[in-house]
Amino acid sequence: MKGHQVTIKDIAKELHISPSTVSRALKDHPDINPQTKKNVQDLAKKMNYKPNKVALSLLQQESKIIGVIIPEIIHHFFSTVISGIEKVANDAGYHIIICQSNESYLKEVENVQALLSSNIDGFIISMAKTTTRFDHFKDIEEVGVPVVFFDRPCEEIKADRVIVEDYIGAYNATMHLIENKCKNIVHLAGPQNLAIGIDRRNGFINALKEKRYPIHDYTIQYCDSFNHAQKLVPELLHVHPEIDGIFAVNDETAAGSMIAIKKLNKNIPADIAISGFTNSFISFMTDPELTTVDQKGYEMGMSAAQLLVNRMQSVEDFDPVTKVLQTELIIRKSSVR
Amino acid sequence: MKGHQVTIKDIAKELHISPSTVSRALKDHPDINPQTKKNVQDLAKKMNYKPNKVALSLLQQESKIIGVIIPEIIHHFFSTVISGIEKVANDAGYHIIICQSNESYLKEVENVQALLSSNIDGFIISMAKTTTRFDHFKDIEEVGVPVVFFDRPCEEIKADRVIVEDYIGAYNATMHLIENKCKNIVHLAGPQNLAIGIDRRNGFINALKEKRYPIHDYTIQYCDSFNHAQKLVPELLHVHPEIDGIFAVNDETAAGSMIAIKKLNKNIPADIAISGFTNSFISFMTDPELTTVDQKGYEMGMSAAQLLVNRMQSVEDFDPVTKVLQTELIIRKSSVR
DNA sequence: AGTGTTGTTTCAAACGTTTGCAACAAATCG
DNA sequence: CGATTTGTTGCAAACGTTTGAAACAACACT
Repeated sequence: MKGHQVTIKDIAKELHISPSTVSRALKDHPDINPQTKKNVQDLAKKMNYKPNKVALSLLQQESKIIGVIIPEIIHHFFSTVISGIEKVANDAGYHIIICQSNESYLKEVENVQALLSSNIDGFIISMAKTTTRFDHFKDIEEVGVPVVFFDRPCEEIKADRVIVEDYIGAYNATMHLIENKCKNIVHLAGPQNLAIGIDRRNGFINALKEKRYPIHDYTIQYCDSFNHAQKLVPELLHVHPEIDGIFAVNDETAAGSMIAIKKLNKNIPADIAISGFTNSFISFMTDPELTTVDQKGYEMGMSAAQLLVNRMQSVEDFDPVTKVLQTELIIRKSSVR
Repeated sequence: MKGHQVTIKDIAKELHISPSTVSRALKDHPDINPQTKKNVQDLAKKMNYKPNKVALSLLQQESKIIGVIIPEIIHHFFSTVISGIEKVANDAGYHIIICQSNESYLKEVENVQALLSSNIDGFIISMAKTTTRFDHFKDIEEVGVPVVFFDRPCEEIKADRVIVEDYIGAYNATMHLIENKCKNIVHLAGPQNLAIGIDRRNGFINALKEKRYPIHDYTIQYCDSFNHAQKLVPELLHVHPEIDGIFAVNDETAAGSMIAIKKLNKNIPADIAISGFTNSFISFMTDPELTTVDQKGYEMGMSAAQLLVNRMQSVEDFDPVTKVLQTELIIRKSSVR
């Protein structure tokens, strides 16, 4: 079925010279007779020769490929990050190979192993929600392939990372809701084994504490998806109609809440003010448009790739770097009253 | 910087046996002494040995990798397709490597070349909007690597493809608008060098013709992005306030239109009814929720991967297959009055 | 003793490429 | 004329793995 890629050997045979001469001729090596060079180069073009990257990778122990492992590509945030990674990686002569963990620990391990045995030059990783053991990352460390974590770093591994000011972002969003006269705000929080979950929750809580707002047993709800929010929010509002503000851990959850709230014929922002987190595409599709915290996906991708490129191209072993990006509160109509 | 992956040679040296014995021992070959086998397997586990896929790929001329080239990963439709591809590909023992063309012909060519020289076992491709020359696809054909096109096939290449009933989908959506008493519908159309652009446009036009609706010079507008729609729709409505229906080539464009229309204080669907195409995530984020044509992204990905796997695993050369998926009109509030 | 069988291991080639070194011819020098 | 230099090419090893064939020892059978 599969045909035959033209190789250096084919060219050599055709011209009755050795493969080494062909190789050198193609690289314009000064040792080669100009006429031979021309013959080789012409024939190579004519036969549509393409150097075999696999052979090169085996020989030179580098593949010019970066492995990217993310939870789910369908989330706009992650695809934005990938665009940022690709920009910087391509400019530096690298290609990327993207794997999804689908938020599954097992799939994440499998991906790491597969990439490790493919001579990948470096990793860019954002951990799955369900990952609580880290042997697979230790394996990477052991082999000595550089890793950069973004957004959801693994705390147990000494590696470069790019994160955003989650705490401050959450704090600012909460303060903004308070300034807009919310008296009873709940937080739809992310998983607490991830730093982003913890930090956003803490930013929220500390803003409330600073303003001496009471924290009830229902103030924190663990809910971080569109569907879950659609289900949970009506139940919550039924029991606690006094709620007048929601800070959601991400935009999907905020959007799910908005739809549920509008179905209850409550007005946003008049009855309930809402803020999300991420500033993804959907934050200006909703009606009213969603106040949110810009998570700088594209910059994050670029920074991660830049850190990795630096790491891959440097000889000595320098200490891990953590790059913290500033968030930005994007105020739209869902919270202003 | 980069350390050393454990190889078969390392194990061989350690146990004072030859690499071939190690190789066979690891594969449980019957020729090998059980004791030797155990020694090898134990040591391999202890040393955390992982077979080098690059060496295997070079030797066996197959990589178990599928190259996927899509226009833009940030579009929900494409990430949905990728999820479908990954599901089927992984189940069949393949990994995927994803490249974006960013709708650029040059980047598409570059991606094809890069993947071709990486011993990719097969391609899954959706063409860039700007691609009008097809030599790079011819190159793939020449080498004999199987290709499956999806959504935006290349008409010049004999290859498997998965598409949806674009014509019928567009026809049905238009009929639906007509049934909902639209008298003057415009179509925000996609590029006419892609079949999807042509087919959706034709489905729209033929529905109008069938109902003897007049087709004005402004009835077809070439506009297929969120931003462009936000800019174009107000201008259009200013000149032609009689417009009372919009059929957009995709959901992003429909969403952009909706936002623009609401800014003009017109009501959707009462003043203007709207249908999109794709049934992406955003179609139920908008307010009112968006009527659309389900483009079956996940199924499309699964079908494409399945066709490719069949092609890769079959020995003989059978004729290209075109799989046509049925669309489904999803009626939501943006069009019902 | 010679032949055959069985069990176990190693050798060598192959995949496509690069590269230090050796090889050889021709030209130049003293 | 012999020695050295210069220009050009080829050899062989290397990257990590697999695999047909060869090698070898131990043993059984005639």
